[in-house]
Amino acid sequence: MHESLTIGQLSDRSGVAPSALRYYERLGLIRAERTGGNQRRYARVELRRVAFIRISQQVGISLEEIRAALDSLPASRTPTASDWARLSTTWRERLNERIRLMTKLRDDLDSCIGCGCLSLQRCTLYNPGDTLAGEGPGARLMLSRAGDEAEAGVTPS
Amino acid sequence: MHESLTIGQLSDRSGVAPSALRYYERLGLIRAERTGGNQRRYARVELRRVAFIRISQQVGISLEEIRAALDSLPASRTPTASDWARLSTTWRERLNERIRLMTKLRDDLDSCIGCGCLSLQRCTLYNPGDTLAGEGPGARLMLSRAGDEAEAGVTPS
DNA sequence: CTGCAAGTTAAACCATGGTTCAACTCAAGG
DNA sequence: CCTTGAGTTGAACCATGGTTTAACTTGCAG
Repeated sequence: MHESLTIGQLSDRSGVAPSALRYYERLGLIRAERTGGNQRRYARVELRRVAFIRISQQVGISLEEIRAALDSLPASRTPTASDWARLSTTWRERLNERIRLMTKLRDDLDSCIGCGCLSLQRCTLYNPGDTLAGEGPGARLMLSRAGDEAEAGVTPS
Repeated sequence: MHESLTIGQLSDRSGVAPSALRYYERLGLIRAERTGGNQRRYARVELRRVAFIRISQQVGISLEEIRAALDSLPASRTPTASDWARLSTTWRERLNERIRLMTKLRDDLDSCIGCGCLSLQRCTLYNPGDTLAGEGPGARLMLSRAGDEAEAGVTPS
C-alpha cells in the first residue's frame, strides 16, 4: 500500500501543490511511473527529491540549477545521505558567497548614506565591481513564503 | 543647454536603457516634461532618482516598493541629501534583516548536511518559521548584473 | 527643404515559477 | 452500473522587470 504515492498523496505529504508537482516533472526535476490509466504513481524516493527542491529554492537556487544538481545524482542506485550532503554543501557555498555580497552591499550602502552621494559614476553601489551572479532575470530569493503549509489545494469550489 | 535631458541623454548618463526609463515612467518612478512634439525632457533631479532606483534594485527592493519610497519624498522642494539618506536607511535595515535570515538559513543548512535528514516534517529548513518577506513571486535579488555598463542600446541595426 | 538619427506609442515577447481552466478520463464505493 | 472525487492534458493566465518590434513623428544639421 505504501509502495507508491498518487499525486494527491505526494502533494499532501510534501506540501507542494499538484500543479507544481506536474510542473516539476515537466522540467525533469522529479519522475513518476504511470498506471494503466495514465495516472502518476510516485516512488517514495521522490518525496526526498521534492524536499531537496524546496530547500534549494529557499537557498535561492533556480529550478534549472536544481535540475542539474538532481541529474548529478547516481542513476543506478538510490541516493545515500552523503549524496544529498554533497549537493547541500554546494548550496552552502553559494549561500555563503551570497551573504558575503549582501554584506558588502550593506557596507557600501552605509558609506553612501554617510556621504550622501547617490551621484552616479562615483558611487560604489552604482558601479558594482562584484558581478558574481546576475544571469539576467531569474534567481529569486524567497526567504520563506507566507502561510502555505497545509493548503496544497486541488481545485477549490 | 544642461537644463533638461532627452531620453537618450538620460540613458547614456544613467546607464539605463531608454525602454527601461519609459517603463519606470509608466510605473510612476520618474517624471518627464514634454516638448511641443511630445518628446520627453528630464530635469536633472531625475538622474538622482534613477540612481536611487538602481541602487535600491541592487538591495533587492521591488520597483513597486521603490515607487512608494520615492512618493514619500517632499513634492514641493527638491529632495536634500538627508531626504535620500532617510530612504537609504530604510533599505539598510531591510538588507540587515535579509542578511540575518540568510545566515540563519545557512546555519540550518549546515545542520541539515550534518544530520542528513532532508526528511520533510522534521527539517528546520523545510518548515521555516521565519516567514518574513515572501510576497509570492517577485522580490528578485540581483547582486550585480553581468556587463551592462555602456550598452544602453537604442534599437540595433 | 531634405534626410537621418532619435524620439513616440501600443502591443507582443522573453524568462521564471507557477496557478487556473476547460474538457475529459480513471478508480473505487455502494 | 453509476456517481463522485481525483487525475489527465494543453493552453491561457498571473506577476516582475523589462526588451523588441512595427509604424510613425520630431528635431536638428546641412
